[in-house]
Amino acid sequence: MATGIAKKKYISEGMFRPLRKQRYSDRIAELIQKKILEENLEIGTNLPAEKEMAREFEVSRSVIREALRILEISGLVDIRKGPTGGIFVSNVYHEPIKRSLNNLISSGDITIEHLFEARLLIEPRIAREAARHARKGDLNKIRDLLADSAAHRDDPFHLKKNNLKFHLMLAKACGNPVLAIMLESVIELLVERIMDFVDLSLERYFFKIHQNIFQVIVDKKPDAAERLIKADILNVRKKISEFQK
Amino acid sequence: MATGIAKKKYISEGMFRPLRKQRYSDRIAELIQKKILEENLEIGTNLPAEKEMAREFEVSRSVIREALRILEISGLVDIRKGPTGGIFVSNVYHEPIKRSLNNLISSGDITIEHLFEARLLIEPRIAREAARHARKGDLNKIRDLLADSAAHRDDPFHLKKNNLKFHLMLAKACGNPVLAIMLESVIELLVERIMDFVDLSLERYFFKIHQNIFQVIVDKKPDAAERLIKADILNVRKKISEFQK
DNA sequence: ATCTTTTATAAGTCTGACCTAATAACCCAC
DNA sequence: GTGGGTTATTAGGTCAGACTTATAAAAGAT
Repeated sequence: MATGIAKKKYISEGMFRPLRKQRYSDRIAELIQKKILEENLEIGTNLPAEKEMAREFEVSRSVIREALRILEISGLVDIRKGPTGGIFVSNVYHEPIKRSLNNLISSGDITIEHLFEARLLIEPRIAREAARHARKGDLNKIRDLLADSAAHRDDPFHLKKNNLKFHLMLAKACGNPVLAIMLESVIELLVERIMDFVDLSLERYFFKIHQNIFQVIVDKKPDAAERLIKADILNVRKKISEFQK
Repeated sequence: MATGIAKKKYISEGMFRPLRKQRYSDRIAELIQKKILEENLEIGTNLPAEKEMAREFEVSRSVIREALRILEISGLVDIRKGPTGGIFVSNVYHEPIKRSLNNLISSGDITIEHLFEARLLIEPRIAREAARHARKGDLNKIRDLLADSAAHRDDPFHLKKNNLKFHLMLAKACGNPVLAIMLESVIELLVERIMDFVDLSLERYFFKIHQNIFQVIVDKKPDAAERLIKADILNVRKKISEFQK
């Protein structure tokens, strides 16, 4: 705040980047990331091994390894040991978000209720958008999923897993990856936190509802889709709170 | 899918965690993270140095360093060199989210428009909630910010920075950190992407609007807050698209 | 054919040395 | 005293190379 004689103070604090000397590991992580993203490398593509990267970049293996920790935690690569092992392109963009939200839970800053609130805001909109302009391919995938659920209507675990998948696939079908990634994170967190019990009849009930929701989406009825999803979520929330009593 | 004689197939794929042998670096990162989050260590707290951690955990420095890369990229610690340097508790939970979304942009999967859409969904709700139950402390901070803007109404950079801050502080005031963290990520990304020009009169105009928004929030008028914020965002979007022509 | 053992591979870990940036303290000139 | 230029110290950053461990596939035994 002490600026002395300030006549044309066009430069104020925070207008420039830190520009601190970056570590090799940071810069190399960035380079590899660029390679993956800008060349749109397919998931599963095998990148050079640690040793080779070290040779190519002309740095020590430690630097490469630190860079790999960064990329791994960012959900960009997947690393496996042994023969057939190596460094593979991944990309689970929602993992870091999940982790961040999880941290907030650990530190007691957010509650399950906050997650539900977020979900109640985002998911109805997603259902609406899906009903408006979901692509054929996405719809077919959901159709297959529901068919699979029908075929496994006696396996509570399978049904439960598919019911979760339904919401995730709906998110992907909405056309806005930003909303999709956010919703995925929230839903997966909710599931991890509260879904450690299984009830066949309940899962069958949800499955039934999902069929209805799918139908109105296929029929391009945004309002109905929004309403049904909202009811579905509220329903889950109610069931949870009952269960936790 | 080959299950052989399946009678009571209660266990289906994906019901158990991978349980792969974790690296030391992963486990240590987790331990440090737990320490930070569960003990609610204050931001800025100085953790033991690399060498000391290596001694305490009885692993090599490389392991500690890899763990630190993980924590750093997760926004949990901040590392500085030199004397007065060391490892400090941070926590910028929205950084990883920003990075993830940024990755999606790099890979061409999302556009600025997707970000605006997300913002248009989340921020009006945030304004509404802020109007309903923002705490005195948060409101006072915003009031101070606006006062600061008024005091620097001739400095376009300062004004611009404060106008951004207004939205971020509003997010914090809404009472739901999940929505706050998501909105912060989206807004900061938008700003980085599109706000590389400065126009004093425009910033003054936004400042004026922010004053109005703040007023209706103080007056606890959720509907008005929601409406005004929405208009503000649409306004920004329009200005942007005009500028890019 | 099926099970077990070997073996090759690539990541994981360790050691201990040395390099470098950032700061504080010191010193000297003015 | 004030300013500016050493110098020392501190703690992270990098390196090299040896060694360990997990894993899958190939070779061998039943």
